[in-house]
Amino acid sequence: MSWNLNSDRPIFIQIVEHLQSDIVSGVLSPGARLPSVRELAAEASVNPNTMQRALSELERMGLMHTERTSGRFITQDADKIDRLRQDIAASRVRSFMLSMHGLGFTKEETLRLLSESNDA
Amino acid sequence: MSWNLNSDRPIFIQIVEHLQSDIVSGVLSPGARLPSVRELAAEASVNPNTMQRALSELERMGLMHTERTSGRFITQDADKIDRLRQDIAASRVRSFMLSMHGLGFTKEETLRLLSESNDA
DNA sequence: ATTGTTGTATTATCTGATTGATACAATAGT
DNA sequence: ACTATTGTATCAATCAGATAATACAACAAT
Repeated sequence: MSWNLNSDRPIFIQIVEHLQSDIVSGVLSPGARLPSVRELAAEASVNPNTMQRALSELERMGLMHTERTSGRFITQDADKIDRLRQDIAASRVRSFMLSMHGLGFTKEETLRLLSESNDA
Repeated sequence: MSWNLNSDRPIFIQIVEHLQSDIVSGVLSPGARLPSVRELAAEASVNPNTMQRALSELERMGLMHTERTSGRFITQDADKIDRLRQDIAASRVRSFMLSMHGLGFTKEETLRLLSESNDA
């Protein structure tokens, strides 16, 4: 994984988003075991406390759970994961549209810009 | 103006973006005089220092300039404004596409989601 | 010349995020 | 039983952003 964290926004939030993406996009499979807090922290070059905070947040959302000393595991609830995927997407689409509207672009203009854009 | 600032990201950055939007979308016309730092700060419910910082940033970008004691004025350089509008749009489109790609949405799927979305 | 409004600068303080260091608790594996 | 690895908790220190309270400088308007 490349974590690509910057200082624009709280690190732990960026980590939450990053892991959310990996989960809903299938990079992290349902039921998969995560590396330990310490490993993840080292990998992302952040303090273990920061990683822990992000993981707790994801756990609070029901996206993963802890098996006391065996480690952390992604939820197996595929529905929940897909619901989250749709929710995040919808929210990003909405905020993107609002933001473009704020720049004075109509929906049609925005669509055109997007269809002309290079593939990611 | 409704400023709609949240604590997710540094306030002064949100103010910069907000004013950028108002400039490129024409809410603030080229050559227009801005309210004073103090007024703007009161309007946005932030500390004058915070507003000042945002304004300095916009000035550094050449989007506005100071007339010592008469106030601040939006640039009259329409080309510069339009270039900025295109740049911001392109950058938002790109980061939106990347973000959707990260969720596992293809360009086509993203376009469909977008065309189905409610108008802003 | 005086006054009021403008932008600007300074200093201290507060808060939240992050780091760093460390300790403890639980249990799988041996 | 012992050991290593897991998650978790705690405390202090640091840093950036924001607030607060002033003070100063420049000049237009009167």
